[in-house]
Amino acid sequence: MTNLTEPQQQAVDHFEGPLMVLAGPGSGKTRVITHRIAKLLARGVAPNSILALTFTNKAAREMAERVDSLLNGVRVEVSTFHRFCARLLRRFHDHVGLKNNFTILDSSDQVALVRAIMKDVGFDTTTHDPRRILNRISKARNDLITAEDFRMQHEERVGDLLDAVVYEVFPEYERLLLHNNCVDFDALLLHVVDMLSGNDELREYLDLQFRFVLVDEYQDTNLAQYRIVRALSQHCPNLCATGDPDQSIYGWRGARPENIVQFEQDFGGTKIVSLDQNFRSTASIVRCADQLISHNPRRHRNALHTDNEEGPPVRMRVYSDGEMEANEIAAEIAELVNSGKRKYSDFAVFYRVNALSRSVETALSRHQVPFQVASGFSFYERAEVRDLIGYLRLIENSSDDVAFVRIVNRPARGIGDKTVQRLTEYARQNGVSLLDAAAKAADIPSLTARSRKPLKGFSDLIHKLQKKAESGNVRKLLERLIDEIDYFKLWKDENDEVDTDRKANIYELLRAAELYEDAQEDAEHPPSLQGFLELAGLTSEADSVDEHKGAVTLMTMHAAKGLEFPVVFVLGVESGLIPHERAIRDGDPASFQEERRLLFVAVTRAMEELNLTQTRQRDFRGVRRYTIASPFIPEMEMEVVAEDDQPAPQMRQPSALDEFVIKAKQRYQAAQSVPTAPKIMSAADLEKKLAAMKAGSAPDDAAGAAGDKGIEADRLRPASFVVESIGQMEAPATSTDADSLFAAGRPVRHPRYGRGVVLEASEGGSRATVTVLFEADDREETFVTAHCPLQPIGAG
DNA sequence: CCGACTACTGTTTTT
DNA sequence: CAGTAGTCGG
Repeated sequence: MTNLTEPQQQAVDHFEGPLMVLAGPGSGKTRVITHRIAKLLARGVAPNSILALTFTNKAAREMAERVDSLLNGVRVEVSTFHRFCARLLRRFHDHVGLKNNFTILDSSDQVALVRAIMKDVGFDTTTHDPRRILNRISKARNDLITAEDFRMQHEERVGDLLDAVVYEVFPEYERLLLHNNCVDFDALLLHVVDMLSGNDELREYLDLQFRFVLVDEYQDTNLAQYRIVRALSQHCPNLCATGDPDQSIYGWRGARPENIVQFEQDFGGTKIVSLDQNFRSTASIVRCADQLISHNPRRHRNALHTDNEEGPPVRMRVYSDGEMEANEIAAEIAELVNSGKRKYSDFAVFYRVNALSRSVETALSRHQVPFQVASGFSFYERAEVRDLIGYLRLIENSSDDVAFVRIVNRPARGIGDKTVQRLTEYARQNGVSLLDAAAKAADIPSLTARSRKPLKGFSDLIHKLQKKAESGNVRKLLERLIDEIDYFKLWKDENDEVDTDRKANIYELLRAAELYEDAQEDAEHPPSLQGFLELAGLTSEADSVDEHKGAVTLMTMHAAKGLEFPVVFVLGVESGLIPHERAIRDGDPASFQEERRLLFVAVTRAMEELNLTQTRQRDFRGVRRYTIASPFIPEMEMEVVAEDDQPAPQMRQPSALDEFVIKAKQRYQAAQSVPTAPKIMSAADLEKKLAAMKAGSAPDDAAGAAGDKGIEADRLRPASFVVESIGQMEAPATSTDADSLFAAGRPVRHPRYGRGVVLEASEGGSRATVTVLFEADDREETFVTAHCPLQPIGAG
């Protein structure tokens, strides 16, 4: 395609004033953006007054490259939101109370910090998962709810048990971040929002500097990002947003697709261009995708269409289990490549959850097929890498107590928990950082005699390395560091796979430092420790995916957005996976629809061939369970093939499911309006309540369990309602419950599967698992074994 | 204070 | 199943 279509051309030609490009999948969006930038430049707009914002580094890089190839040598600022904010904060740090050398916390540091605060305030970190606390905090912050806002809101009505913890932890978390001269991902954005809203002079300065702002994947912006973009487009409202509400898949992390509507309201006279012609996929794939997404209620989008050829039909294949599924896929890829029909890089395998990648990896290795995994676990998150990064962070930012705690005893140098505790106490009383406190170890009476020397030694080491760091040569600094702490010695076993692996990672880190320095050579900023840390903190594994690497690509459906491959496999199209169990359980139709969009995104990555797969049984957390086909399957026109010798399964009719969603919605809304008590529980009350619940039933199943147990339901917001679930039953949790309520042979009822009989009930710790035989309504001759929330019926 | 062992719990998705 | 928080003996 060399010529632009009419609507594409319109978007490119639009000059000043707000522009919204609604771009369906494969409609040439990136091309429009890059051409538009080129056109702006041709019109005499200075390159440095253009700012393009993306969500991922990969998208940023790609866009920059394409602009560069269109007009070689021209540098336009293309950056991710987070990186852009980091850079602004370096320049204007004093507006928000940071120092210029602030460091970026990674996600496990965030958890560590929350955990530390919880312990400090007196919450038990085993009854409340710090990650969930952090999640809530993050959610609130995404909506620009400050710690004070949160507290005020919760003076007025009771949240659930977690909120009571958040209530205490949230303010402290923010305070400590600032105190440590640290930011987390959210804070990066929030500080910029504060900065721009609190200082109109600065806002206007930046507004005028970035006269033309482009935002990609606009449907994924959260409130903070929206505010930033808007603040930069007041005086010069030349904002161009591209997005697709049908590809909004980040609601869970605060994305607001409604920002699209908001945009039109906030900016008068917005020009709207809609791109609906798909240039990527065959007609059968486009049709399939359109059928799927048309099941979502939509407001202002046209149907997708294409002039491409029909292509082979979309296929759904059914395998007996996950192993077979992975093996057959691997075998097919191997065969198509060996016969010369395809190359490895033509293929991509998508899945809903990272856990599913393993079976495919194993199978591909067995068939000697090269592959790359865009895993959720980033290189920079491996323990050994994070240790070294922790050192670097402390070297750069002496106040980074989180980093200090992480590395002070790694490798072990005789500084245990107790010592760190005493040190923290001292540091707090004297208002100094842990590193400063360590330097003064000799003068701290509470310390034991034998902990003083290693502490002093540690602080001396850091100071020494800080001097070394001034040169800006990160690789040399790293080498010196590794040498000083004799880091390789920790993993010296040549025969141990883990050890060699870790060593390799360390070498890779050294290599990354080298690459960074090379890349910085001709950039405007010289290489620095700060720059390297920023790179490490804001880079994810998905960024390293290279479509032309000559390998099959494995990734989650989320990570797949924005990419395209000739042949796509989508694994595990099963109820509970896609839609994910949690999306079903929370009963909110919005979550269910987001799952549908997610599948839509996955499906529209395929250019020529699309294969969906499903199994009859799948192993999950060590348990083999029967599956149920995804309710999305009957929504699409495709060929269903059973690859084992069983008959193809019958698909559930969507109408029945829709009814379920409607009912769920009603129940969900009913749950929202449950009256709540006026006061938040105190920490002491909370612990009491918890103890009571531990003895009676599990805390999170507030509605059903609490009601049954006579716990005042009005003090707890019912957390979950089950539409259908094939997950494990997580409540009631004591052996008494499991034994008496779910004794073998006991008749039970499930909201969807109807009557069944208990096969066995087992409990371990706070978990009870009940296995029930149901006569499933949609598979007449098969029995489905399900673990699910149940209501005992009849007498015991 | 350290390391080895046990018990328990559960990531859906990510900048 | 697998990763880890927590416990216990040295």
